[in-house]
Amino acid sequence: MSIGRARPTLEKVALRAGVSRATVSRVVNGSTTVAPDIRDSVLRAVQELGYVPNHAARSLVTQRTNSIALVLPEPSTRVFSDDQFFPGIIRGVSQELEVAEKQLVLMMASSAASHDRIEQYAMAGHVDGVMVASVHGADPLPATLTRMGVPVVCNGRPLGRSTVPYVDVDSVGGAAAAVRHLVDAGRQRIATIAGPQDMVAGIDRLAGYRTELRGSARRSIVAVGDFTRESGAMAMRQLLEDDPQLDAVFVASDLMAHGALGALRVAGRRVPDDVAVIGFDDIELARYTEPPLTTVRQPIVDLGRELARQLLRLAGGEDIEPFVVLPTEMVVRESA
Amino acid sequence: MSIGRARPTLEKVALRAGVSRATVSRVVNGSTTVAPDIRDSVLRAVQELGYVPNHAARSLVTQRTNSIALVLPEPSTRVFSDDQFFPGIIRGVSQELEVAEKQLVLMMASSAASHDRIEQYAMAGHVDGVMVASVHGADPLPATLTRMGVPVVCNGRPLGRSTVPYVDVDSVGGAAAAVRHLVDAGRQRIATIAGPQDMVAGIDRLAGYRTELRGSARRSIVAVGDFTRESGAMAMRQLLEDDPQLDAVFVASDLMAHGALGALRVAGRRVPDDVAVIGFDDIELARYTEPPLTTVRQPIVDLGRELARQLLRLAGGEDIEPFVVLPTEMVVRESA
DNA sequence: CCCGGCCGCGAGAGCGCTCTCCAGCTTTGC
DNA sequence: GCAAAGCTGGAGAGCGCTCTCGCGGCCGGG
Repeated sequence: MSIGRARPTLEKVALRAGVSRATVSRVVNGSTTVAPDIRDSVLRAVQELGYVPNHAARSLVTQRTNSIALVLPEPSTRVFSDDQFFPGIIRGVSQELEVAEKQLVLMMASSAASHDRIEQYAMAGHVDGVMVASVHGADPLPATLTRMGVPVVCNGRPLGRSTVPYVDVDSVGGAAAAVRHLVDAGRQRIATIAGPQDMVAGIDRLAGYRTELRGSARRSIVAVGDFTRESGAMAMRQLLEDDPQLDAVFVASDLMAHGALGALRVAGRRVPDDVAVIGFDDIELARYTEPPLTTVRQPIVDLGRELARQLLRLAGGEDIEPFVVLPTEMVVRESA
Repeated sequence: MSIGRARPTLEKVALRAGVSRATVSRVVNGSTTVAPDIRDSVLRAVQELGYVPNHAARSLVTQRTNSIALVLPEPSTRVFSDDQFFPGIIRGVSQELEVAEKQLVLMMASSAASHDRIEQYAMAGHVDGVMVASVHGADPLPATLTRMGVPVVCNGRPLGRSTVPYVDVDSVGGAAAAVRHLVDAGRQRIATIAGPQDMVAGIDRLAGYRTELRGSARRSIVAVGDFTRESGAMAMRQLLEDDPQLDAVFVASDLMAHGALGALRVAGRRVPDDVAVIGFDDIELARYTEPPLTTVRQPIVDLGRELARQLLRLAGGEDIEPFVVLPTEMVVRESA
C-alpha cells in the first residue's frame, strides 16, 4: 500500500530485456554464467525501469534477511545517561554492517515484556542474527535465542556460565593499569569507587583494582557507586570520611569520577596534588573536567565493530572464538 | 539457513488443529468470524508448535513490512559528539514504535554513497516509511523519497522550499525567551554566539535572538561558532575583544556555552555577576557546569515520539499537518 | 564427420502467507 | 414451513523471487 507507485518486478524486467526471469535473477545476483551481451541488455532494462529487488520475496525463498538486530537496554537506564556508549556501539556496528551490506534493526529492551517481543521477532525470521548489548550480565535472552538456533553474540561477558560468545573490553587490565599508574607515581593510599556489583563492568573493574593493589602491598579502600555522577560524589565523601589520608582514587567510571572531583573540590582537596584521580571510559567530558581527567579508554566503536564482525561470521556459518577481549588504554591527562 | 531448526508453518498448524490454512490465518490475525471452539483449538496448536508467522511471507502479500527506517547523520559529525540528541531521538522513536508494534531500522547516512543505499533500501519495500533526521536542511533525500512514493517525515524544518512534512522544536521562540530573560534581568549588552548558518538550528536560534533584541532597542553583537565547545570558547574570546563591556551572552548550544564559560573564567569574568550566560539544548552536562547553566530545553525525546507518530499516520494513509513545532522551555539555573 | 560434454538459458516449482471467492449450514421473517 | 439472508470455514490463486532441472547449441576429440 504505502509504498506508492508500483515498482517493477523481475518479470517486467525480463520482458523488457527479452529474456526469462531466471536470467534476470542471475544477472542481478551476479552469476557469471551469463553471456556479456545478454547481461548488458538486462542491466539496461534494470536501469531503465528502476528495478529494485523486492526484499520480502527474496528472503522468503532464501531464508535470509540481510538484517541484523541490535538489542539495547532502554537508555533511560541511568548507566547510559550521558556517556557515549550507546551511540558508540551503534556507530561501530553500523560501520561494519554497511561494509557487509546488511541492515541494522534496533530493538530497545525496555521492559520484561520486550523479552518476548524480541524473542518472537528473532524467531519470525526477521533477522539473521542478534547482538545483545546487555548491561546486566545475567540476562536470559542470549541463551534463549541461542537455544532456538538464532545466532547471538553478546557485548560484555555474561554472568554465570554461558556458552554464548561475547566481545568485551579488558576491564580488569584497564583497572590494573590505572592502579599501577598510581603506585608508580608513589601514591600510598589508593582508594576506589567501584561500580554496581551486579554488572560485569562493575565487578571486573573492582577485580582489577584489587589484584593490582594486592601486588603492591597496599590495602584496599572501597566505596561502591552505581555509575552515576551523584553516586560518585557521595562515594567520594564517604571515602574521605573513612580515610582522610587517602592520596589517590581509582573511579570505575568517568561520570562517577566527575562527581568525585566535585566532592574533592568541596572538601578542599587539590587534584592531583592532594588526591590523584583516575576514571574509566574516557568519555568526551573527561577532557573538560577541572582538571582534565586521567582515565582508561575503552574502544567503544571498535567494540561495536567487533561485535558485528563476530556475528556476521557466526551467521555465515563459521565457527568463532568463544570470546574476544579488546585492550583498554590509559589516557594520562592532569588528574593523576 | 542461519535460523536453526525448522520453524512450523501455517500449514502445520492447520493440520494439527484440523482446520484450513485460511482459518489459522484468521485466528492469528485476530479475525472475529471464527467460532470460539475452533479458535481455541487453533490457538492451542499455535502454542504447542511454537508457531511464529513468517514475516517475509506475510509482507510479500500484504505489501507492508511493519518496519520504519530512521536515517541519522553519521554521528562523527562533530555536532553530535556529546549531546544527547542522537540517543534521545532514538529513544522517543522507539517508544512510539513499540506501542505501534513496528520495528525500527536504523540507517547511518555516512557518506554521499549512502544516499543511494538508503534510497534503494526504501524502494526495496523494506520499510513502510522513513524518518530523516538530517542536520543539513538542504538534504535532497527526503524529497527524492517522497517523489518515489515513500512516506517521509523530517526532523527539523528543511531548508529551501520543500513540501516534506516535518517536526521541529521552536528554536526561534526558545532563543527569544532566553534573550527576554536577559533583558528582564536588566542586562544591557547582550551578545550571542550563533551556530553554523547552514543549519536550520543555527539560523533559527540567531533569528530568535535578533528579533527579540530588536524589540528591546539593544544592538546585536554576534559571533559565530560551529556548535563545538572549542568554537564556543573561541567565539567568546572574540566577543570580549569586540565589546569588553558586554554583560550577557546567549549561546546557541550548551556545548558552545561550556566552552564560553571556560573562556570567561580565563578572562577573569564572573558568571553571572559580570556576564550572564544562557545556553541552548539542556544537555545533561548543563547541570554540572561551573556555575550550572541556565539554558533552553528542547524536548528531544518528544521530538522523536512525534516524528514517529506523524510517520505512522502518514504511512497509514492519513493526511497529516505539514509541520509540527514543539515548544521549548527555559531552564533557569545559576548562569543567568 | 559424429558423438560426448559443457555451457548458457528457460521452464516451472515452490517459499509461507493473505484474501477473495464460494459452498454449506444455520438463523430468521413472513 | 419455506425462502432469503447471514455466517463460518475451505479452496485456491497468487505476492516476487530463487533455484533445480533439463534442453539445445557449441566445442573438441576421436
